[in-house]
Amino acid sequence: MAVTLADVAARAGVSAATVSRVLNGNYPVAGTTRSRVLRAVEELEYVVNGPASSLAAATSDLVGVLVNDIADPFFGIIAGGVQSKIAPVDVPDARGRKLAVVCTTGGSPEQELTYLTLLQRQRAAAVILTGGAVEDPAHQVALAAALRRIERAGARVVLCGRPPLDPPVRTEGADDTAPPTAGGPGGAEVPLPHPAELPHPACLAFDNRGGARALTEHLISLGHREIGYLAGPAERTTTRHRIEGHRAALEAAGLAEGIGDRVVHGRFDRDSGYEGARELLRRMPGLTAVAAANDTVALGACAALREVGLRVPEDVSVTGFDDLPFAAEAAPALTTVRLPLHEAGARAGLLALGVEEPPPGGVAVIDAELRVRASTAPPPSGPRPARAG
Amino acid sequence: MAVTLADVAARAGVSAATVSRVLNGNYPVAGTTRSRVLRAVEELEYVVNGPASSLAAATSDLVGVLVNDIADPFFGIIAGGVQSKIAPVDVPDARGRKLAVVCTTGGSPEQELTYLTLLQRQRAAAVILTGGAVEDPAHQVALAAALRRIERAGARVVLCGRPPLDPPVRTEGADDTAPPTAGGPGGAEVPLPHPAELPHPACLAFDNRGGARALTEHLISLGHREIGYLAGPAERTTTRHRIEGHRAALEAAGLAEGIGDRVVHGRFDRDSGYEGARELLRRMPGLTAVAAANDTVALGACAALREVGLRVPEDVSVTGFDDLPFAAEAAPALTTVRLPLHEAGARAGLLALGVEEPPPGGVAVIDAELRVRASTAPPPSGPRPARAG
DNA sequence: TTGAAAGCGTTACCAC
DNA sequence: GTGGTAACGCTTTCAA
Repeated sequence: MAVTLADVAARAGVSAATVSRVLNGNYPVAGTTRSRVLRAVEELEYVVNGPASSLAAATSDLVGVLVNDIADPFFGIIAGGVQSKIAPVDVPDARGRKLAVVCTTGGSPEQELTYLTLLQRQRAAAVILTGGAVEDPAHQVALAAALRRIERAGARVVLCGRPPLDPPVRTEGADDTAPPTAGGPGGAEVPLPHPAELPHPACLAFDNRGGARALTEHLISLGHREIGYLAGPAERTTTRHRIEGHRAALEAAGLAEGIGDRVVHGRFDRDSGYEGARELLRRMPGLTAVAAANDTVALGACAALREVGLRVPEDVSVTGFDDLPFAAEAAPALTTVRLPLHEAGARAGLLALGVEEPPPGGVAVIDAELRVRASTAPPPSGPRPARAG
Repeated sequence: MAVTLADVAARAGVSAATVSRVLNGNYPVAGTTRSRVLRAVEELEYVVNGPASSLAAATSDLVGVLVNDIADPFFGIIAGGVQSKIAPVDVPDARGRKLAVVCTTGGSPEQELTYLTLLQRQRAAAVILTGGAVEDPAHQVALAAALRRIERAGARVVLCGRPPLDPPVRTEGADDTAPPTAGGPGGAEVPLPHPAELPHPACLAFDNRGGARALTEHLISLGHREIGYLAGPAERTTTRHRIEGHRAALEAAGLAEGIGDRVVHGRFDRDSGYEGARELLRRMPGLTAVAAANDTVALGACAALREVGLRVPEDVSVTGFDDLPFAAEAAPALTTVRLPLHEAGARAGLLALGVEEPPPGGVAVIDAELRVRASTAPPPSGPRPARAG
């Protein structure tokens, strides 16, 4: 079998308790004893049994990171930011380093809940939930419950790039004192927790509304009037908030009429951008600008535009969200809202460690910064030039 | 305290052993007992204590995945492939699902070793090492030792997108029977393990040589003669193998003379590509094509070329490695070698689970498939057009 | 098919 | 400062 604490203790001529103290550095130990123990550790190539210490100490070195898709740089960058804090490279040995358990949910509520249970089972020290949330009320209730359980189990919970937990929705006419309920799909009634029962995870939210508004205002300020919007999946907060910002900009400019026809829903990927742009071209003969739900979608849109012989941004201006490092190359003229993904992840890591205090009120809104990558052109005068395709 | 097995057992009116058997499904349990236990689990919201079961069972549900940088889609895609197999979404409950511990080493040998120790400490069920290896002999020895330890501790080891462990280097004139040694930096002698002592991890290697060769042959077949190469960091296997393939193609065409001046080393990132391309432009007045160590580097090169007024691929053809989804948008004419990153990751996941048998001989070479994204142009006749910059 | 009980390797409390 | 020793919660033999 593997070398144990007792083996090390025997070799060093001390008790197991002493070895534990040396290794954890929590208690004072005499210098000479200490070095004797460390030598024994070296000689025996002793490696602590993590599960055993987690069992005894009732906590682990694991931090769960829930992401939609780890292959998407949006989440990869956040995960990298988290790791930079929970496992800093400059610490001498492995002491105090936490490990990141990355969980790909694919945006599925069920997977999200499953992973939360698995992380609770591991007695994870913290759980970080990233990216937009699904807006299904039943799931929000289930999620709140799961987070409450995992918090009670001693884990810190951090939301990163994700809005705060919704306050419970009250059904109209509900008794003020009874726990409110929400109509689930098919009319099933779902009990909602009282606000006081909601967990209060630290939350780092992105300013999706403000960013989307800035993006569209920028297009309007250039003179664009026929602006299409490529939105994400309908049931996600990220999607809704970005659309709201987009609409607010249009409304302020008196351009919101008929906006429904100029918004196309899809997924957060390139293919969606491609298909969506083709759909917009079909619907909008006068299209001069496209705002996309994120950079990846914007890239797909660029491809569709190029394919029919339109140029970006001379014929159609394209804007995106996220500021992924690749988007800059893909469309040099892309106007982008920059989300500080790495820094948000890093801060989430500090919150997960308990090193940084939660923001006042529990929620910090992280500004989305408008970055104009290159000159974006004003709309061409007259109707869109007829091209091949 | 939290709910324990004993609580569930009490509630269900059975023994702890029975509850354990129901939960693990390893032993036959009477149907009625079984449902009684499951009901108790539900009612008490019981969640298994992972560390406790890991301690008792001497294994955990953790799979370590070592990557250079999780923010790089190259590694993100591989990690996604791993997860698709170790935590398939279609299993009913959480049974048998493993968690991926993603460790960002930043390419540092020390970090690599540190993480291996941390994963051994967690009693990880498996460890997957991804991406090119550092070629420092001392580190190879240390790595081999660490892998041997972790294998002895019961973990499976899988190399993914990474060459097999080097056989020990023999110093010239070394005694045939004594353990060979290698001269470390500064002349320090590092003991090398005998071949028999080397661990034999399952290995999924990429055909970096073949891919790079195909890439350069493609450029040559188009008529290019002045081909620059943007290489990765000097001390990595990936870099060396890709350069070897590049050189082989040049030699076969009689173009290898003076190749040293046409290879620029850098990192595997965009900035390196940008700087490297500028350096190539300086050194090679007749440059008509650039082969890059990977897609990200190629993107940087495109930016540098555009900046001085050159067009891709009309003035300079650019090729890349990896086939990242973004590269297609960034340089529509980029010629790329496709590495099946997701599939390699998935297969690594199966090997990590022990579900799939290691390839015969331990090593499977995964073909790098040349994919020409769009027509790449032949070299312009005459010297490079003089442009701004 | 089920139960009792002996570990698994640490931690942390209590003495000394 | 150090040692002894109960937990910690589960798995797994061994009996029944």
